[in-house]
Amino acid sequence: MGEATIRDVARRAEVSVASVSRALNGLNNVRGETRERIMAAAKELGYVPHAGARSLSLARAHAIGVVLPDLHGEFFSECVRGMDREASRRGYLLLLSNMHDDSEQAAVALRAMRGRVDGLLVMAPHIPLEALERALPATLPAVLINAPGEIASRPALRLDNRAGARAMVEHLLGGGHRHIVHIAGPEGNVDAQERAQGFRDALAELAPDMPVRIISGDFNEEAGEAAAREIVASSAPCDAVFAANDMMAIGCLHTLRQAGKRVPEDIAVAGFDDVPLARYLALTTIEVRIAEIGARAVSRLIDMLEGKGADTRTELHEPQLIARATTAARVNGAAHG
Amino acid sequence: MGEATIRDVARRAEVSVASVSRALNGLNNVRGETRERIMAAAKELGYVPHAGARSLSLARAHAIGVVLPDLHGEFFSECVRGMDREASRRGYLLLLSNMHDDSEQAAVALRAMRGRVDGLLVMAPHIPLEALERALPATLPAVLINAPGEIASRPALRLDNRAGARAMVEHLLGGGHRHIVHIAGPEGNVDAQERAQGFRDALAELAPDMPVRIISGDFNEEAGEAAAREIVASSAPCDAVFAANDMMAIGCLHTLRQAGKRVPEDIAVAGFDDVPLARYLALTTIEVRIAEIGARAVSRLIDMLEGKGADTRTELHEPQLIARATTAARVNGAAHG
DNA sequence: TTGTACGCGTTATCAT
DNA sequence: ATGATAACGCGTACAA
Repeated sequence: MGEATIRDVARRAEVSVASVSRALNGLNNVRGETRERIMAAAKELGYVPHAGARSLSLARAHAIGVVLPDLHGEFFSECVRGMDREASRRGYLLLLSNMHDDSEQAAVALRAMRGRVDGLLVMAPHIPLEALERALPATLPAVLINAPGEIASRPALRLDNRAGARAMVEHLLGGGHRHIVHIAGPEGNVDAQERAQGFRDALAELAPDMPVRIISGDFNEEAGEAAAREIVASSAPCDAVFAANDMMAIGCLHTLRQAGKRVPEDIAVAGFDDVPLARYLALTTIEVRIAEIGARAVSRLIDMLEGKGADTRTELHEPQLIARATTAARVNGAAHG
Repeated sequence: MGEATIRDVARRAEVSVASVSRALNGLNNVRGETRERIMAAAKELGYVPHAGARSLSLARAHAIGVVLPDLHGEFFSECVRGMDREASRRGYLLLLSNMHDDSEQAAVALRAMRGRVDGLLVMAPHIPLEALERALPATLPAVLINAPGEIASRPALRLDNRAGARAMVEHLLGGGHRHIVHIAGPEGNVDAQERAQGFRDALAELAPDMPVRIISGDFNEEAGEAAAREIVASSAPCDAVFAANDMMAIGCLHTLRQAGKRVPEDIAVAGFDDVPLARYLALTTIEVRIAEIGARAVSRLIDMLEGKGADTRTELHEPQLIARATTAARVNGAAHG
C-alpha cells in the first residue's frame, strides 16, 4: 500500500524498469514515444523516486549533515538560514543534529549521519580537538566551523575573534577610555578564549601601562549582570566594559544603569556578535555575519563533494566593528582614577 | 575504499553477516563468545551501520522532514530547537527544508523528502490549502502546523490567534484605550488573517461603538514605521496600536517616539509573538511558545509513526498575554476625541 | 545458535 | 533503443 515504485511505472508503461529510470533521468537514449508513455504512467501513478534507494545506488545522498552546538537563538537561525540558502540552491538538503555540550553525545550525533549524508558541517567551539577528530568518520568529507584548532586535511572556516577583539580595544582606547574590563565567555569555548586573548594582546600592545582585568562569564545575560555588580562594588577604576558577547553586554548594561551609572558617560559598554537586540539598545559591538559563514561552509563542502577543488585551507572571516551609542567618546580627560 | 560494511565485519569475525546484524542489534539468539568476537571486529574496523541501507531494509528512516516557511529569526530557531529536542530524545533526526513563498517550490520541497523520512512536519500559513493538500504525498504521515485550514485525516496544531487578539483587545480596552488601530500582517498569511479577524470580532463585541481601523502591513519592521507615520499624519483619533507581530510593533514604536509621541501616555503599542526584543523594549505582546508547539508536533508525529494512537484532531495552543510598559493604563478619562 | 538467500528501490552494465 | 540483472548495505525469513 506504499507509494508507487519504479516497477509500478514500468508495468503501467509496459517497459522495463531500466527504461523508466532512463526516461525519468533525462537520458537521451530512449525513443520519444516511449518516453512519453513513461512520463504519462509516472504522472498517473503520482510516482516520486525513493531518495533513499537512489542514494544507495548512486552512493550519493545529496544531503549534508549539520552538527551545531546549542546556540543562542538568533545566531542559530541565521546560521542555518545561510546554510539552507546555499544548500537548496545547489540541490542539497540539510540533515540537522544538535550537539550538546558532551563529547560523547557529539560522537553519537556524528555517527548517526553515516549513510545519510555526503558530507558534514561541524561547528564545535566547545569540543576538544582530539575528541572531535576521533568522532569524525575518517572517510566522510567535513568542513569545520570555529573548531578549537586545525585538523590536518580538514577544510575549516574561522571567525577572526582576535581581530574583532583588537578592533574593539582600539575603538575604546580611541574614545578616551582607559580602564577597560573584559567579561569573558565560557572557559572551554574557543571563541571565548580567542576573544579574551585578543583583548589581552591588544591591550598589551596599545596600552601596556594599563592593567588587564578580566571577569569570567558564560555567554549568558546573568553573567553580565553579575559582572556589572562586581564592577560597581569594586574600588578599581573602570570606564569601559567589553563583553565577549552581546547577551552579557546587555545584562551588564542594564545592571549598570540600575545602579545609577550613566552609559556611556560613566562607563562605556560593548559586546560581540551584533544580535538584533544590539541595534535597538544602541550597543556597540562586533558584527558576525554568521549566515554568510554558514553559506560559505556549505559552498566549500559541496565543492569538495563534487570535486571542484579540495581546498583544505582554513578560511578566516573578518568581523566588523559597529560603533553605537554605548561607547560614545569621552568628552573630557577626567578618565584617570 | 569506503567505510567498512557489515560484510567486512563478518569476514573479520569469521561469521555470517546475519550474525553480525543480530549481534549489533542486540538480539539474544547469538552465543556470548560469538557476540564478543563480532563486537571486537566491529570496533577494530570502526564499523558504523549505513543508515541509508538500513532504512531501505527496514522501511523506516528514523528521520522526519521539517518544512518551514521563511521565518523571522528567533521564531525559526526556537521552533527548530523545540522540534530537535523532542526528536533527538526519541531517536529521530531532522531533515530541514525551507519552503519559500511559492506553492510550486513547496511541492518540490515536499517531494524531495520521499524515501528519506518517515513523516513530515509542515508549517505553511501562507500556502493555499488545496495546493498544500495536493503537494502532500498521500501515504506519508504528516502533521500540519498553522495551516490555512484543516485537511481531513491530517493531524494539526494551531496557534489560537483569535484568542490572542481578543485578549489584547480586552487588555487595551481595560486600560482605558478607546481608539485602537490594528496593523495587519501579509494578506495571504493565515496567522495574519486570524489575528485581524480576532481583532475585528473582539472589538465588535466589546466596543461596538468604536470604528474598526486596520492598516495593512507585511510583518516587517518597515511596515510598522509606515503605519506610525500614517497614524501621526491622520486626523482620526488613535490612542492604541495593536500590531499583528512584534517586529511591526517595534517599528511603529520607534517612529511614534521620533514623531514626539509619548508611549504609552499618548499612544499605547502592543505586538504579537514575544520575541526577545519585546522584553527589552518593554513591549506588551502575546507570548507564542513556538518551541513547545514544535516539540509537540514532533511528539504527535512520532506517536503516529509508532502506532501509539493516530490522533487526528486539531490541537489548539493558547497564547498568553504579557503586559508590559508600552500599554500602561491611562490615568485620566481624556481618551475620547 | 548459525548461515543462505531474498527483498528494499534505484542506477548501471552488458547484452540484445 | 530496450531489457535482464547485478550491485548498493542492510535486516530477516527460512533452513540447517
